[in-house]
Amino acid sequence: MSGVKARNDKRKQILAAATRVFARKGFYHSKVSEIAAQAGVADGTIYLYFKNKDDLLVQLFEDTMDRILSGVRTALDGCTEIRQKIHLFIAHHLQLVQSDRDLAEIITVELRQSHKFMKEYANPKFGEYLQIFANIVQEGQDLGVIKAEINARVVSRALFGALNELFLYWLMGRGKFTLDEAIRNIDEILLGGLFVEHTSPCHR
Amino acid sequence: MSGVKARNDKRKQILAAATRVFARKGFYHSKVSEIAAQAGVADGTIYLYFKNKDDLLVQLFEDTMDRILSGVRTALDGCTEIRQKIHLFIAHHLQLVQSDRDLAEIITVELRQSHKFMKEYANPKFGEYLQIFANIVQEGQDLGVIKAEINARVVSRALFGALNELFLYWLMGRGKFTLDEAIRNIDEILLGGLFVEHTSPCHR
Amino acid sequence: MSGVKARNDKRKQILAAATRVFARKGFYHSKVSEIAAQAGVADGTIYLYFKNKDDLLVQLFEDTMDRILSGVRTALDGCTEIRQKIHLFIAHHLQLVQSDRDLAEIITVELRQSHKFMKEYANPKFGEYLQIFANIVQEGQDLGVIKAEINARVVSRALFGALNELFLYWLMGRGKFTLDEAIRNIDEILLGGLFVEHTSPCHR
Amino acid sequence: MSGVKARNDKRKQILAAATRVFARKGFYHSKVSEIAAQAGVADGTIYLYFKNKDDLLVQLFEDTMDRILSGVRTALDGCTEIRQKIHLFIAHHLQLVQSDRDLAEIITVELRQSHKFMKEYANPKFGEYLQIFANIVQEGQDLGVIKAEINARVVSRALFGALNELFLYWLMGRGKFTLDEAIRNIDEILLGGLFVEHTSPCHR
DNA sequence: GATGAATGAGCATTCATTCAT
DNA sequence: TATGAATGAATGCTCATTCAT
Repeated sequence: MSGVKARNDKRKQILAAATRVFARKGFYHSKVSEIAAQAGVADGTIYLYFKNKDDLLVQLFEDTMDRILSGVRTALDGCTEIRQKIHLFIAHHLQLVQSDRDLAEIITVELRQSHKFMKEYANPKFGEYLQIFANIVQEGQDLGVIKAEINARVVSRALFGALNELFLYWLMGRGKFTLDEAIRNIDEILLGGLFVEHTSPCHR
Repeated sequence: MSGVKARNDKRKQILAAATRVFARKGFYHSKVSEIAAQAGVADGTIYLYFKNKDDLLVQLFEDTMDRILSGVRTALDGCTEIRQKIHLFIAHHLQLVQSDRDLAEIITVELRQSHKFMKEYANPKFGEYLQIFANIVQEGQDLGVIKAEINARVVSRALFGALNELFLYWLMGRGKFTLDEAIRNIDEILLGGLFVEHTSPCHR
Repeated sequence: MSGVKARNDKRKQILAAATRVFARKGFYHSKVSEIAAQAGVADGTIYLYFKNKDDLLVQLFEDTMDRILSGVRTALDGCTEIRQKIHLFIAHHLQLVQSDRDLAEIITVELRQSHKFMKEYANPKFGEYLQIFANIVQEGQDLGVIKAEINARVVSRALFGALNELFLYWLMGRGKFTLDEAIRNIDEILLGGLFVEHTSPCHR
Repeated sequence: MSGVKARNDKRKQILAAATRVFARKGFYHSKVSEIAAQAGVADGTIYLYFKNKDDLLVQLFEDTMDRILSGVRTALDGCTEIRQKIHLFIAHHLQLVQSDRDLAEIITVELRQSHKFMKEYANPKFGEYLQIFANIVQEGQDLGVIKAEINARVVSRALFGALNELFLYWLMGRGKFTLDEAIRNIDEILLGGLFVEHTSPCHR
């Protein structure tokens, strides 16, 4: 048992080191030897736990998605109101990236680097994550609360892109706004659109 | 005159080749010699027009932004209605990326790769592009058409992220939707939010 | 222990290969890959022991100077007579360059190539070597054996230049003389000048 | 006629530029394009006057040697006394290198760089230069003024090496002596050796 | 399992030289 | 003659990966 635990510890150590290094230097400018040094292991040791440098990024991503998935499920647990669910999903996402910047930067920026990931890597866990939001939307549509003409998958993608970009902007310190303000804005738009008045039947 | 023209032609040739190669292989997996071969010039010739490989990406981006900026300005020219302006901006963006996939992929994916670009490269033209949308929102707020509590910069960033992500999704062929459908969805949400009913005074 | 020894062995192997290659082709025409091949190691291995190609030359020089310094000190050890010391210094120098032509050629010719060496590299060990001769001259002056109007540093530089040039001439096979003959000539001149008669008081 | 003159002017311009650049950067770090720029001509123009970069150094050297040879011959012209001739030769050499440092640096340092020069280039004019000194020594021997056991060629080589090294030392600013002091020291030694007393017959 | 010395494929960049104008 | 844009061969160095210990 302790062997398995020790193995897991070392794997975590390496992933933690990789997170730090990838976030600071970017995937292509990170050296395996630097990750090894940061993790306090020999270069060769990394290859006992990971197939190669790419695998380090894949596993980093999958581990993270696991945590994110269980986190968002817990957050949504017990919530029944659709509007509330949507708010929680958004808030959870931004709190998440805020709580671990290194990790967030990798998910947001570095992951797009390797063609392995964007073109060859199917990325089922990311799909699962988006599906959670899509399911909320679908549920809302089934309940008649959300407009039927909305495509749930399109909206979840769009939402993810919006949140991601906002985080990136905030991360670079160029966006002069808080993530709380970002949440409020996104909530507001999803709730009632951009405009003050709308051509709803009640107006006539 | 022909010297200047020839010079410009060769520069364009190289940028076109770089676009193709970067889009297919990704920046870090693209070899300068392959770009040179594609452009029909010698390796060394590239360095007569560009400082280095990175510069190729920067100039590619700047050239493209110039075209995008003038394109969107032309598209918006003569349009006065705020809702219409917003629609045009969105439609223009998606038509643009649709019309040149290689270019779009670079702008969307590859540009985020180099730390040079994301961390050190200030990227004023991209800011200008977003500012166009932010200005429309601001104008709408001044006219009282758009909600005052919306932060124009946050919304323009979020919109860009949403459009970008949708394009990426569509590009990978995994999104089973057309870009037209994407436009409709985004329009719809911005116009009236996600929900069928809203807590507008008229309903009670 | 064996690790340290192995490390030292490999370093020596590489330096020996570098000596051979530099001597035959000259520093600027020597390829790192050729040195690696001669040393029976991979190209990259060289960079585990040396910072870069220049460093190879610097360390080659410093290692050699260490050996030369201890050699000449040993040779002079126990010798008290000034004339004898001077003779030993000269003889030692020429025997040295004669015993390892490759090394001698590098010290003599190649070292002057890189501006790093001539302009930026302070070269303290070479100074130490010359100082040994300067000290002998100084000692002779203190004892009243050597002319007081002689500048010890000027003479040691001049002597070094003379010996060096003679070696070079001999090396190229154009000088039709032996190094022994060279020693005799230099000795003779230092001892009593070029001329048969001198304006010494005893002549009148 | 003017064509020939113009041609000669441009050739001189280029050689002057090469002198400056070679002296400052060293032969291998000098770029043909920089020499062209300094000379105010196009890169290609250099190849109308010189076979290649090496040829630039060869011709630079040969032109210089021509001037040096006629200079030293003029200096010695009319002088009959052997001791005086030797003094003049030495003084002329050091005045020469002092008067044009760039040129002197090339002759002294850069010329040794290219294996072309040291190993393949016979360098007859340099031999001629040394021969002038050797002839003086020979003449002295024939007159019975200079020791018969001296090898004239060895001595002239040695003298050249000594003067060269002194100049180099002085050039680098590390030798805290004037070239005049250097001349006095060399003169003194050649005249009467290093030592105060010698085992000349008169002493017993 | 762990190490880290050794490997060697891979590649951006330089620059002497050419040649069409 | 003169130009200078174009060439493309040449090479130092990096770093992911391996494997003997």
